[in-house]
Amino acid sequence: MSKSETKVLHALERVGGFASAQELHMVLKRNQEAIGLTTVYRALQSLVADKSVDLLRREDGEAIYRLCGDAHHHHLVCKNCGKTVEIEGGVIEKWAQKSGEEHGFRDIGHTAEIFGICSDC
Amino acid sequence: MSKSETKVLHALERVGGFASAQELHMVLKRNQEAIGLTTVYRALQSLVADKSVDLLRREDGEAIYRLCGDAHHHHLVCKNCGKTVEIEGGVIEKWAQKSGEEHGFRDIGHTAEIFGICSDC
DNA sequence: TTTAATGCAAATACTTTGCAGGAAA
DNA sequence: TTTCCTGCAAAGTATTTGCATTAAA
Repeated sequence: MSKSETKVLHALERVGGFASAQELHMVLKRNQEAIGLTTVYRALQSLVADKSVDLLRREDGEAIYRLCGDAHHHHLVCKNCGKTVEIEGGVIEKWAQKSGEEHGFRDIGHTAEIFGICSDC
Repeated sequence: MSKSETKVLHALERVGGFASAQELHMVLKRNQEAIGLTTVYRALQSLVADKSVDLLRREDGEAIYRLCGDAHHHHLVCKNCGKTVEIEGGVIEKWAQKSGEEHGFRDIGHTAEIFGICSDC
């Protein structure tokens, strides 16, 4: 893990929730940990590839990131405030596997996300 | 409803699913229905405001639109050749609705996609 | 020395806005 | 006329890439 990836992870811990690349860059700048915006983007790309962070989208399409455990799960996201709940998705795993097999696919993966307006909004 | 909004709605019907503003613009161009890209964007903005079309996001953040109330389906996509099969997703609808309600969400929607390697690859 | 990491500036892609000409009321 | 609609070109924003420099191994 490169030095910049560590810095970005640390920044993500500090904000403790969602943050865009631009926001993380600002956080790092404010804390003497100045690194280039390009490097923040590249660090985030690796971290997503490593499945160390989750990549989601804000309503306006901007990418937002956050720390993520290894367990595969799905998200229920509030379209308004971004509040996120991790969801158990056993049904989905089975559905994806079964649908893929029925059509002769192998090496089957899937994505699924639920969105709506949470009770506070 | 303006003339361009009608054209865009018509194009959405023709593609029968999701389409980005850029794709809709191309579809319209190919069919002599040439209208400017700006106008497509503006028509889509009104249609979303009117709740005539849904606005979602692709994984890369590009905005995609679909007719509201369109019976929607999911896709099974081959990672290698791009072959796509439309999948019945009744299970998912229920799962999404139920999971959302359990956490007090309303106005619930979802996205789901399956990918893998098809039998020809 | 050889490789990988960094960051600036430029490029890219999607989307919005300014503005002027044209259509409709 | 007055207002709305259209679309080109320019601006805006998030993200990626080219490339030369620097740090690390």
